[in-house]
Amino acid sequence: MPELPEVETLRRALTQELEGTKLRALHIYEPRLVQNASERDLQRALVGQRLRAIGRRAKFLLFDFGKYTALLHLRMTGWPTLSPIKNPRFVLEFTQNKTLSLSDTRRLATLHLVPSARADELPPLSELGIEPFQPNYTFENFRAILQSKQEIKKLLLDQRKIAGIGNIYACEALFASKIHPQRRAHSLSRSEARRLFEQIEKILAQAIAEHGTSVRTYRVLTGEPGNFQNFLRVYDRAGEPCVRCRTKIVRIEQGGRGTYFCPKCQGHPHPWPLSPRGRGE
DNA sequence: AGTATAACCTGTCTGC
DNA sequence: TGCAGACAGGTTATAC
Repeated sequence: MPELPEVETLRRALTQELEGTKLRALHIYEPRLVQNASERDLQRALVGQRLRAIGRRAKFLLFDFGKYTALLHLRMTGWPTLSPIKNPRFVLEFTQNKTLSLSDTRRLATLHLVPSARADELPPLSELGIEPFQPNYTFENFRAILQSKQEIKKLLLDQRKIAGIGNIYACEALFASKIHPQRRAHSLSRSEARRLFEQIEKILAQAIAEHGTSVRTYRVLTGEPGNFQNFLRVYDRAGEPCVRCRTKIVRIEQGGRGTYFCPKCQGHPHPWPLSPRGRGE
């Protein structure tokens, strides 16, 4: 469920509540959760350690316990909460009477244990591409990624190329940039690429300011919904009139994911009608 | 390299 | 009410 803004919202709330406490106990109830260690490995590495900081890399939450860091990916339905819940996938007991539980209906969430000093060099973080708001998110790097035959929407979802964007914000950024989701990435003009590059950060920043998007199951740590669903212009709006031109928003499928867009404002999948003599721009 | 499909899971909503 | 089918904010393995 969560993309970069939702994970960042959770990170800030978790930091407020947990930073500086010590881990007293750790229980894993979902065997598939932990990808590269056993429950005992985790306990030996983390129990008794102080939670130094809670960071974020793309859609991963990073629980830094000093020597080791636990990487939590929420996938579709993962949701950390400080309240008691039924069927938690893990329970972390901290000092100051704080308990962190993971709710995850679809059981797709993952947890990795890595040495903190080398976290960025090891999978899964080493696989991630450039990331909005990081120093490597430059227009030059962004344009290099666009040198691909991939449809632009699919490329935006490829975490190895650009990390942190998911289905909602990919649709919204393309709408804001007036780019058709089926355009081949390399066919974007320099000015189109520039618009998209800027709209991605602008929309993600707005979404963070609004505490993320609650369409279905995502909730802020407290259980409150976010607010950005009130600002969505195409996502989940198939059949509704476009806010710019009143044309009906269309839903198509790309790579097994729903894509929402305005067939008028966002132009044609091929920027120029195929003429006998090649491409424009 | 790109594409397409299925797989991992379970819940919710829609339409008949 | 029941039931089938579509769909869901994500990623990955596999086969062409």
